[in-house]
Amino acid sequence: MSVQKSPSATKTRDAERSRAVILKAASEEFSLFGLGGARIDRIAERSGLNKRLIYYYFSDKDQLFQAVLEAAYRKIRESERDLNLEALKPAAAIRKLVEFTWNYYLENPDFLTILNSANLHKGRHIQESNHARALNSPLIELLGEILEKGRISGEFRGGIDAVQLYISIAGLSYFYLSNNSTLSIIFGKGLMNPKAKSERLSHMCEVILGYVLRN
Amino acid sequence: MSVQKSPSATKTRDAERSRAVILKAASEEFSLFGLGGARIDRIAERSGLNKRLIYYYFSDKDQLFQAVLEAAYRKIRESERDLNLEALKPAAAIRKLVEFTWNYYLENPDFLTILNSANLHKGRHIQESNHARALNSPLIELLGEILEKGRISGEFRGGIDAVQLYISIAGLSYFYLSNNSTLSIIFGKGLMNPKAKSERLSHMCEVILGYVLRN
DNA sequence: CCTATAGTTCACCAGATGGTTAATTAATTA
DNA sequence: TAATTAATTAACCATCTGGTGAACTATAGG
Repeated sequence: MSVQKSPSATKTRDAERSRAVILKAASEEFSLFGLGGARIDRIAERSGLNKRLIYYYFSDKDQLFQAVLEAAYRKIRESERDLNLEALKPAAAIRKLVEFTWNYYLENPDFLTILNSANLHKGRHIQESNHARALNSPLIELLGEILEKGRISGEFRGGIDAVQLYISIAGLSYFYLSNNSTLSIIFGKGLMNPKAKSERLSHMCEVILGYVLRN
Repeated sequence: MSVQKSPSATKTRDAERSRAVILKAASEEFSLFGLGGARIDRIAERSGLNKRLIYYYFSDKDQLFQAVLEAAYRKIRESERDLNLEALKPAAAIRKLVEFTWNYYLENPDFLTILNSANLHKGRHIQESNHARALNSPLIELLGEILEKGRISGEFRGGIDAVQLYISIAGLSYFYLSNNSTLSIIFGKGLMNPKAKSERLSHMCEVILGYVLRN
């Protein structure tokens, strides 16, 4: 029977740890340079592990990217699951979803750039990932229920499509953050300072709630 | 004195034509593979011109990308200029802006991917382009005037920031189209068929007008 | 303690890649 | 028409890149 080592005893070899370290380094590299601009040698350096290990665990660059993408999806889906919107009143739930989306993107900028790369490649990495494809956002059903509850109570207007609304909520944050560099330059002002960020969040809440609420 | 040739007389050599052909080929290539994934040799093939010419006219890959970006901005700004929103009533003007944005992105998918690449590189190509930086959207001032007109007439709510609204209008279309591949897969339905597209446009108009209109 | 194997390292490679040198030819000007 | 200049081409190159073969070693199980 295998003896459980004390958690602090650091092994010199550990497959899971190496996989995770590579995945993290790859995520940074892909996020920084895109799929085409990312360099395997740099991922190796970044991780402090031998390049050969990357191929040992992930076969090739595309499958490595796919693994990074899967991990990114898994992570956001987990965060979404912890949201507990069902406990809130409809309007509060929608507001919380807007805030969550904004904060998640803000705290995980890599997610945005990696998703951009995935889309540049026509989503073929998700398409080929049985795992990621199954990671259909459970939020959509929940959002549908929230919209229905709000409609019945008379707070919300009727006929709102959950997918459309979800995409709109995501899009309002996504575009602002993903295109922040060019927008800041074109508009000649820093869109990432604290004041600008808080104004953006207020604005988005007003837009989404202004739309959803019957009044 | 130089004699003006008849326009139909195709010269074997023509600097401006070559520049334009290269720019177009480069735009396609960058749009398809991103800055890092784009290949100079492929741009040469695509254009049917010798690779050396690319360096002759554009010095290096980054400056070529910069030129592509400048051209893309110039083009959308020209289209915006032709919009003539000032002639319309406030609500109609806002709706037209939403529709224009949607249609422009739809008809110029390269614009989205090139802008994504520009942002991946922290906007340094725009930053370094005196030309593109000066291409500040004239739409912002106009949008501000429209909002003010609507507020005075009582149609619109007050306190709407033109930049925020512009970013929101752009974001709603941009995210849907730029991330269309992954969204279509995740939601398990074609987001680009005619019905889906028309539903998206309706939804966006409802969101924006629902927010802007006092009611 | 020995053995099998999973994990790791090192040295290497063929082809691709951005970029250049220098010659060549079409168009323009005098 | 000759000379000058601008546009174009072909061949080339150093370096980089994704990927691999094979040797080596820490660890777990017997």
